Amino acid sequence: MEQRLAPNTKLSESLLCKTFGVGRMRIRRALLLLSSQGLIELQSNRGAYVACPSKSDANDVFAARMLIEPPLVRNLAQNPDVIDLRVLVDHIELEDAAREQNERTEIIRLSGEFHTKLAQASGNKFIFRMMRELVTRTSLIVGLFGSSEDASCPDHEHGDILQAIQTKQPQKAEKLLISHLHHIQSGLDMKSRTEIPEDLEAILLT
Amino acid sequence: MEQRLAPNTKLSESLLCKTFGVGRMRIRRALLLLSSQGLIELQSNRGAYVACPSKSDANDVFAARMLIEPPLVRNLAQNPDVIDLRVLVDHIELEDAAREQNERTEIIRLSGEFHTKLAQASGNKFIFRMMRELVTRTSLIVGLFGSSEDASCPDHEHGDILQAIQTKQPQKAEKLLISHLHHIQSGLDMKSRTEIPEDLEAILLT
DNA sequence: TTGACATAGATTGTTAACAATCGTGGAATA
DNA sequence: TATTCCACGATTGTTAACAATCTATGTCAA
Repeated sequence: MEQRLAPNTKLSESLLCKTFGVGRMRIRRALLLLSSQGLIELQSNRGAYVACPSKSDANDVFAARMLIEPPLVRNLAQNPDVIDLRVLVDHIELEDAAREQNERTEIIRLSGEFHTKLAQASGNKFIFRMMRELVTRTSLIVGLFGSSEDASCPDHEHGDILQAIQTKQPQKAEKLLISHLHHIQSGLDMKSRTEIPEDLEAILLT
Repeated sequence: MEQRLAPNTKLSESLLCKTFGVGRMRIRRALLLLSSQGLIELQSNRGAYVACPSKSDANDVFAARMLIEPPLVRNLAQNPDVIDLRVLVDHIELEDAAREQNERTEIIRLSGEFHTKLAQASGNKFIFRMMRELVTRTSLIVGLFGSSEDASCPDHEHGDILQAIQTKQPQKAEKLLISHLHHIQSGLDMKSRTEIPEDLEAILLT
């Protein structure tokens, strides 16, 4: 979620056991769950590797988000009274604070979390779950194909969307979100630069 | 998926081991995955139970489907050339055949599978996965709240939707699908009749 | 020098025994 | 008779040893 682990990084059981001070069973459970969410890939007798989405995967993820998020945001803006906007307002503040202090991983995490919280605000458990999966996948994709600059830092766009929701402007909110997603997607260059996995243990312990 | 296991049925590890002739590890892996999909619930130190969706869950599932499926079908109908309609056509035939021979579990399974295949036809891996989860959940819900009659047997509605797609009528297809979902949902009476779990082992082996 | 092969080490997959927890039934008491 | 407590059995959770598989290194031959 924070793009600290590069795709194709091997996650060996023994290392994870040592790092987290946990038995192998726990690790294997966790790996199985992560693989069921598509964040890692379990290769038989070879181990677990951080998922490396293809270009086709990337397109599919954005297509799926384009299908779900616009009507979702529209619905939110249609009756913003019943939902808890406070969480979202607070979140925007957190994002701003992280941006000011230039905390890269924090910015990335919060940037994705905004969309998750948007889905959570709908009050629909399943939409929330779906969104969470799509957002984490998006994070992987941006880490892989993203232009290293501010691709994941859409500045004030999140705030604008929230404002449109608060002021009951469904169409504007939907439009803003669509262009926001397009922004993110067009920021990708689709040249799968296979970055070399790094030290690891230190990364995990951060 | 075939509604052969009633909600709240306990799935004990030892029984599953004996029934399928498999070690406990495999069973536990399977149970963990099923729980991650929300089909069963893992209670700590108590075991696995077939999920028992609440009314709120039921509403959420249908709301999520209402959000996703209409635009999905619309997209399919907009350019039905690029997709493989043959699979869907064959499927309708299977449904008809099962209905003729009155094979209850088969009808239920195929009835859900139609929607899954609709999502598969989109070619989008993630939409397919989301749809599959929603459909299986719907199956549980219909089994719980469904009027025991033909709630899950919408007769020719699937065929109509497919035809609208084939003849490039996006709006009609979308409209048909919406009313189809409403049909299913309105067929529920929302009185959580907690049916008593049955013999089990025999059911599993079928 | 390169290629194939074999062996050794490391890693994952599986099994079985052990520990911990929970539900049930019975006994004792009010 | 009803209720509480204790103990037993059953079931789940965990651990550790074992088996199977893969990767890598080194040797031998062409």
